[in-house]
Amino acid sequence: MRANSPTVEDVARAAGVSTATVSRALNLPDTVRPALRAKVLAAVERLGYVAHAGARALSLRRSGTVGVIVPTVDNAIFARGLQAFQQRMAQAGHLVLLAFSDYDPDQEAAQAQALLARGVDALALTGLSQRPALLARLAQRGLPVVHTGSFPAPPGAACVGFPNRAAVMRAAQYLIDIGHRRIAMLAGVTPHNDRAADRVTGVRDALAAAGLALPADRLVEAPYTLQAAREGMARLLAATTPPTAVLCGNDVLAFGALLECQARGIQVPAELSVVGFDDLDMARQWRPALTTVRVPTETMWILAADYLLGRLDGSVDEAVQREIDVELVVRESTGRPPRAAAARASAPAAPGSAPQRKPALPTPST
Amino acid sequence: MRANSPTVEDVARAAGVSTATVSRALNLPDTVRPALRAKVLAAVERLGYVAHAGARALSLRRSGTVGVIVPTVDNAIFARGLQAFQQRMAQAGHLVLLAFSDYDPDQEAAQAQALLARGVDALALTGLSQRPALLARLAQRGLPVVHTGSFPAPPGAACVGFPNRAAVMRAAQYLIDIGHRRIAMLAGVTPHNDRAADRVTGVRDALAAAGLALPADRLVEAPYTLQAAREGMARLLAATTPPTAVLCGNDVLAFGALLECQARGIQVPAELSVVGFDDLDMARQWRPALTTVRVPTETMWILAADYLLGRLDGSVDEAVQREIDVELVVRESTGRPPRAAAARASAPAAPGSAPQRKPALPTPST
DNA sequence: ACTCGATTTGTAAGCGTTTACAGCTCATTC
DNA sequence: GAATGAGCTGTAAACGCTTACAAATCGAGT
Repeated sequence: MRANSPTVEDVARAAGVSTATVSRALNLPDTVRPALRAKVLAAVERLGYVAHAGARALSLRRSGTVGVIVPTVDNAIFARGLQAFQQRMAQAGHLVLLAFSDYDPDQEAAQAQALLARGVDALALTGLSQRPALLARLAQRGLPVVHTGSFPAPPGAACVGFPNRAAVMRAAQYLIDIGHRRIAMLAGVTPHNDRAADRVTGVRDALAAAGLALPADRLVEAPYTLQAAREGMARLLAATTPPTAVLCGNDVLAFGALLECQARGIQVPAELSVVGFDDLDMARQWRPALTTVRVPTETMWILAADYLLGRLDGSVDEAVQREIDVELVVRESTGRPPRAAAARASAPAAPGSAPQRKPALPTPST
Repeated sequence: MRANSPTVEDVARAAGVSTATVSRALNLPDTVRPALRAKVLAAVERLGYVAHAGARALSLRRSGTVGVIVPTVDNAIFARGLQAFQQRMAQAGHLVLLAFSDYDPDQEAAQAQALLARGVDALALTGLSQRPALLARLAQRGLPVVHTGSFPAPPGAACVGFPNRAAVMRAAQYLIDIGHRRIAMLAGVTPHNDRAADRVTGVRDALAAAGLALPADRLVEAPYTLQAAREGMARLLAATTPPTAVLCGNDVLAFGALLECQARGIQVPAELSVVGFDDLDMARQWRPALTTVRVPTETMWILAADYLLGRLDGSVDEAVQREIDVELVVRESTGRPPRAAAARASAPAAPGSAPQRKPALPTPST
């Protein structure tokens, strides 16, 4: 492989100095006189010397490498986050070892183990659904770890994220406010996914607070693919009393829902409202533009990177839980329920507490 | 960091054996008697021992790590490829160090340098537009390298890809065959991107072969974003004699083009045909479903991984250039040019060599 | 010119693994 | 029962880098 890579010794010989001086010229340039430093750097350049990372890690007791595990990068939300994270880390001189969990805690644990063995200095994880055994091992090792996309995290854990339940409740409340009563949810797969589960809880709780229910035939879980989303949407539409609005676990599911509507000739939002979650690029461009919850993914991952960097350079010395703001972005895919549906909507269980006023429709934003 | 991680010495002491035996029990289990092996493994388990990767890399002279540089992961085509690559490597016991070039050869060289310094055993790159200095350094170090997405590569280089020019020529020829004469290209940014450049060449050559030209106002370059694509498309449509068909540098550009058409009320394919490149998931789901060139990305990256693994385990000992098949997938976004346009289409320069027959429209596939 | 202190440089000891080599054990054979 | 050799195990030497400590050098003050 690195068959004949020059070593620090080769450089020292070539520059006529000791290995210590070479190392210092490279790592603490100020501590070596300019004349010598120049000779060393010239030799380095001439030989194409690059310090052996393994030896360096061995000596320094850190690898200059951080690990990140995301479920997949097929979903643009993780792709963007991962990219932002990598760039922040690269900028700070750290390389990123990448692994995927595929939404499976066992695979996640296995990958994390591999990253650990490879000596990552820190680790970024997605969500909170890790195997306890994994978290225990990480804690035991004292490895800086951050969880992204969820907030809050259990005591002692660090996270950068937002409360998924509350975020989706806001979206649900908006649908309720504009008059929807038959609201369905096209959710992600909830087992082993705290975020997907919290979003379902959010819908359920918001509906319950308005005296509404989320019966079994108004809740479908689907993997995050367009095809699965369309099939899930088809199931929701097949209910005896179909919903007038569908909250989706993320934008991919929402796009699938919109495609299914398009295929069936269902007008959105005239006949049916659709809400997404994430605010991917495509959400703004789609026609009808998607009403969704905007998540500042790049910011989130950059903050996660900053936290880890802080732990690494000692400027941060305890777990921090950071909440980032998400907001509902109302666009064109939502509107008042159709007349007929509104007419035969069952009255809320607690009429007094759920006023029937129909607020003015918010104007679509960009 | 790894404050109190147990070392091989700790394990040896705990198991009452030498460090050599511990190492052997872990790496060459067959060479140590079952009784001892069990004691060692028990100690390993009890202490939670994990070999220090740096020390291992130092001793073994390889890191168990491979690098990959893609332009971005924002484009689903790279996201999928990267994921397939990582999974294949993980399966083979190698971890993946990730870096992005952002379509910039300087950044690519810098990132590659960082990966090199981190001691990757092999490197996967995108395309052929690397800085010569970088390629020289890689060659000098004897690092196994593979280029993906392009074919062929210069002599001595390894690649897994396809001829972009020929692939796009097939698509252009299809448009010509069904009667289009005013064909435009919405290209990617060609400087520093051999694939984007080859695709432009492909269109130009196919048109030239049919006696058609690609005037300046029928060629627009745009970054791979929906927004930029829409703006580029707007420019193409603003030409004095607008095109009847637009070939796009990739599917993202094609989606942008379709969105712009939708915004302007232009019927696709009745008034305008649009062709993409890559065949993302969304291409099949979109309405009208996108005619595009299917690239088996996962396969491509897995083959690239396999090549590198072959170099690493010695089963392959020279650069291999591998061509993968791409095919035109005709769906709903293309059709015959509108009557009016066909009528006033300028006759081909070489009428004899470019027969005017209009072949039957291929039926849309999945 | 000489001393002293500050700065720069060199020597050598780790850092945690793997593995060549030597030494040991133990079953087998004469 | 001793010799033989196969199979295990242990000792110690790398692997390439950083850095504590010691040594050398330099500049300035007397």
